[in-house]
Amino acid sequence: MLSDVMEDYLKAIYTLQMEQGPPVSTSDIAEYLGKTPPTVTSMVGKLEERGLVDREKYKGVELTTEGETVALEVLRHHRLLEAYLTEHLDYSWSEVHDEADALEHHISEEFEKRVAAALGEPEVDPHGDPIPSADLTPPDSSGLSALSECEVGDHLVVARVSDRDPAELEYLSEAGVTPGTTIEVTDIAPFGMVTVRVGDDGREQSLPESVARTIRVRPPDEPSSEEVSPA
Amino acid sequence: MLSDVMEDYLKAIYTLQMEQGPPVSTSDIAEYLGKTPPTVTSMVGKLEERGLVDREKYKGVELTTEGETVALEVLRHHRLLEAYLTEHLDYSWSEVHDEADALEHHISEEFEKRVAAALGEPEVDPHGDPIPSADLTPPDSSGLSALSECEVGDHLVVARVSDRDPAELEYLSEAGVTPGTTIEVTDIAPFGMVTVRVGDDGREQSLPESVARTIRVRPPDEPSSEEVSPA
DNA sequence: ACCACGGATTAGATGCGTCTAAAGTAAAAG
DNA sequence: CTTTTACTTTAGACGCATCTAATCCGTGGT
Repeated sequence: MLSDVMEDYLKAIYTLQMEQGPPVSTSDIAEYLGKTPPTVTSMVGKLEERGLVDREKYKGVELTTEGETVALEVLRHHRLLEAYLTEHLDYSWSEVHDEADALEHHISEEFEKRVAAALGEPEVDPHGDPIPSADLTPPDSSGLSALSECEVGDHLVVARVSDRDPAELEYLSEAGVTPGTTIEVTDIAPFGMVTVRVGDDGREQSLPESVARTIRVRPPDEPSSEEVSPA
Repeated sequence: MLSDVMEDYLKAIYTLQMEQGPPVSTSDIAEYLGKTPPTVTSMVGKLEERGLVDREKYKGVELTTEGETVALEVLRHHRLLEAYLTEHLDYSWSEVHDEADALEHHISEEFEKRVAAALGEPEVDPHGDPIPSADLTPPDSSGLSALSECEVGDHLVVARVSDRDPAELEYLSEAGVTPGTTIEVTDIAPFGMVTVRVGDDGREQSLPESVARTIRVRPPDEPSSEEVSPA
């Protein structure tokens, strides 16, 4: 029996591990969750007692296999909910995150199953984030790079965007930068600003480095298995 | 900012007030929620401080207008969820209660609005319980009587059944006793057992008094405004 | 090597929701 | 009118998640 809060910590640690690799620092977790560092230290201690994380004092923390499984379960709930709200309840791309955060801890396995079925067992959510499979094996998101690492002239397909900031999502949606869209990098300013030509209508759009860093892209074409359609 | 737990207490008090009228006793609340009486006393004190209930020590408790509004909001969530799960996620009649209990505290106003829209602003849930309207005015369920109070020969339409016990619901569903069904009382045993002829197929079904007491019925026909269809 | 500084941990407190055990009260029964 | 009984409340404790204030590493600069 894990509390909602513990699930949130595990999800946070998982996400931070994906972004920066383990070990994850106390203050990064605190920052991510909006808690103070002592609070995190105390919570991490409890997670360690339960065998959900490995920890080295003053160093950092890393999920155990068991902890990762819990994180993936929560993430599966979260992303299925995002997909369901978008597809069946007419939510827009940028509205779903908070609702999914609130609900993810409270749905039953039965609910999870029925939502997944209603959606046709999807593999990505509306932001392009992979939905962990029902058996909770870690999804593989290799083959993607950050838009901020690309070069002028690159032709790319948007694969994932961060779902954390609704305002940013609103902006990207407006700009047409959505999972599945093809873009071309037309300019990179010295301070990291990336300019891209978007999709078919040839619009140009400049994105600050902070945003470009959160956008994952893949090479275009080479007939791949799944295709993502924008909201 | 009310906690989930406080919402549960208000919902419980509302329900008990509907069943037995105010005031509601500490031990009834404790029984209903599966808590100990001291726990209830303590919680009721906090609700009183916030102006959600009126209380007379050693007597009992009653919702204020404000407390009733909160209870109706939670009940609206609960019953909309029950209806949605039944209609759109293929849940059966008897499965929805626990899921709705878990989710009712965590959905946003936006979610409530969209679910209500997806259902076409329904007025009753699958068990026949009235769904409070969006403006949270108390629903009126006069004109209904308990099946246990009826007499041999009465022709009746099932209006509501209790949603609390899945096993009982399973049994009633099996028996064909669902909201909207027409029944005729054919026998009443001295210890309260009621026998009814159900619907068109003329099956006879005996119901213990404890069950008959939770079934609400109304007179048939007289062309009424809304009609309820069984799950 | 030393020391200073940034980040991490311990110490100690708070509010919530819960419990058990003990004390109190009200109403029915004698 | 007194006593019993059933129910309610007070007292005191606990675990969780959180905070602030104080202390404690460990590492990079001199």
